[in-house]
Parts: sequence; structure tokens; C-alpha cells
Amino acid sequence: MEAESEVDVCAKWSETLRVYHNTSCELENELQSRHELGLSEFEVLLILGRTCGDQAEGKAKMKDIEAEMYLSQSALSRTVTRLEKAGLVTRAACDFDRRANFLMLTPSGRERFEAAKPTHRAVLVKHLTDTGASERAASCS
Amino acid sequence: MEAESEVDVCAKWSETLRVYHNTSCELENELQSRHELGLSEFEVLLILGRTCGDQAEGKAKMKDIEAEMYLSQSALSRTVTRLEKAGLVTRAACDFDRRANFLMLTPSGRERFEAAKPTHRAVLVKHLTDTGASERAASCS
DNA sequence: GAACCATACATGCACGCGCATTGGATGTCA
DNA sequence: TGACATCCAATGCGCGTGCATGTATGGTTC
Repeated sequence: MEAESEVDVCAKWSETLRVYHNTSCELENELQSRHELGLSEFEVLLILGRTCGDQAEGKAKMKDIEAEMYLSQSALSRTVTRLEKAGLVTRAACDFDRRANFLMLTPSGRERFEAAKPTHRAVLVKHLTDTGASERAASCS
Repeated sequence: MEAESEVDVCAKWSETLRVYHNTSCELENELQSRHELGLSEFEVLLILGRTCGDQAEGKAKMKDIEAEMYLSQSALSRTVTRLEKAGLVTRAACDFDRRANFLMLTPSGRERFEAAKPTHRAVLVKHLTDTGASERAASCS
């Protein structure tokens, strides 16, 4: 039963590689050109926007965001700095633990996020759906 | 029938993200620490080593390699420079088209590649096999 | 309270990447 | 032959990332 692994793992990996690169390249390009957002930046907004539906209004702690992303602590810190400079997010100290920071969507941030969401979804559908899975060139540009 | 796409695309994407990041992080770390090879560098060796079985003895043109990898032309050029500095590969001019470069595995390069191959395969099996698909922490280090 | 380690975030640094440009080698057409 | 478009590879540049470290706060133990 391990025979399957021994043979197909390579093919599985290159398929994963193909899908990942094509999708993330186009995500990056589309989000950047249409909404001036990097992919990491959008993903932070995505987490902030998602929690909003529940109880907190677009708030999240840095650590919680980090745990949900494939991004190092330092990279997240800088990504948030960029978002803050762009006025899409604000850092707010946590009352009970002054080491921690809350992150909050600004109105402008929510607006930008809502505008970018359809773009994001469209790219995912294009690349992850069987009907759209044909060999669209990679080329990353 | 498009309903499926509309709902599951996000989950599919985050699964792809998870597999890609976990696998490539561990590949990078293992190849670097055990064989002093970056992932891009190994992938170049992989292409050079693969063609060897056929007719050419570990040769390939830069352009052909580029076409098989998800790497820009400039990144490939520098990756090859690193491999060359490490003595694992040599650049050789092409007789018929002096714009093109051939790449050749050196004996030392082939040795390093053969040594690294099991490491590469082991990581792939660990992450891409159902029996090994349990939630191994990401953490990238 | 003092000493100690753990945690949260920011920052210095080196590195690999993509984009744009450059320079050299063909190929084409008149 | 000369002018021009095309192609291959190298390089300058800016950017985002991870690692290692620094700084401040929190928690625990005495």
C-alpha cells in the first residue's frame, strides 16, 4: 500500500507546485493592479474582515492573525505597518495585556477589502475549478 | 453545477496553501541543513539529473530549464551562478547558437544530487501521503 | 519587592525573487 | 552590406521574507 506513495508523490508535488504558483502569481498581480494590495496584505484584511461577522467588529490580535497565516512574526509586523501607512488598519493597545496589539479595520480598510474580495474569489474560481483548470500559461506577469 | 465552485474554492485554496507551505519549508530546511542546497538549486539539479537518463549526459539549455521551473529568467541565472560557484555545475557555450548556454552537471554535482534525492523524496512522502497527512505543525523552522 | 524566564512585537540584516534594462548574437528583408 | 526586430543571458534595483536580536510587559517564585 506504500507503493502508491513511492510512485506518485513526485507528480502530486509538481501538480501542487503548478496550482500554487499560477494561482498566487495571478492573485498577487490582480490584487496589486486593481486594488493596490499585496497578497499578504489582503490575507490580513481577510482575517480581520472575517471575524467581524461574529462578535468583534473587525478586531484581532497580532498573535491570532499570525497563527492563521503562513507568515513569520516579523513579516506580519511589517505587513501590518504597510497597511497602517495606507490607512486601512489601526493598531490599538490591548487593555489587559499591554504587550499585545489589537488590529482594527478602518472604514477605508473595510471598503478596500470589500472591493477586493470579488477579485480574489474570481481568481480562485478560475484556477481551482475543474471547468477552469485548463493549462493557462504561468508567466507570472 | 457552478454551485460547488462558489462554496468550496476557498477551502480548496487554503488546503493547497497549507500543503505547499509545510512541504516547501521543510524541503528548504532539510536540503539546506543536510546538503547545503536551496530548494531552487536542488530543482535545477533535478532537471539536469533527469535528462541524463535519456541521451544527453546531464546537459540542458538555460531556456529549457526555465520553462520547466516556476522561476524567472533572472532568478534562474543567479541560481545557476550559485551552483557554479559551488562547483556543482558548469556553463558551456552552445556550438550552434552562441546566445544560448548549456548547463552541465559536474561529477561533484551529480554526487551531491544523488545524496540529496532521498531527502527530497522522504519529505514529499511525509507530506503528500495520506498516511502522513496528519496535522504536523507548520512553523517553518 | 527582587530575580528569573516566557511572551508580544519591532527592527537590523542578509538573502532570494521579479521587473526592467543592457549587451551580445541571430535572423530577416531590402 | 546595412537597418531593424528578436532572442538569450547577465545585472542594477527595490521589495518582501525569515532569522536573530532588542525592548517592553507579564507571570511565577522566593
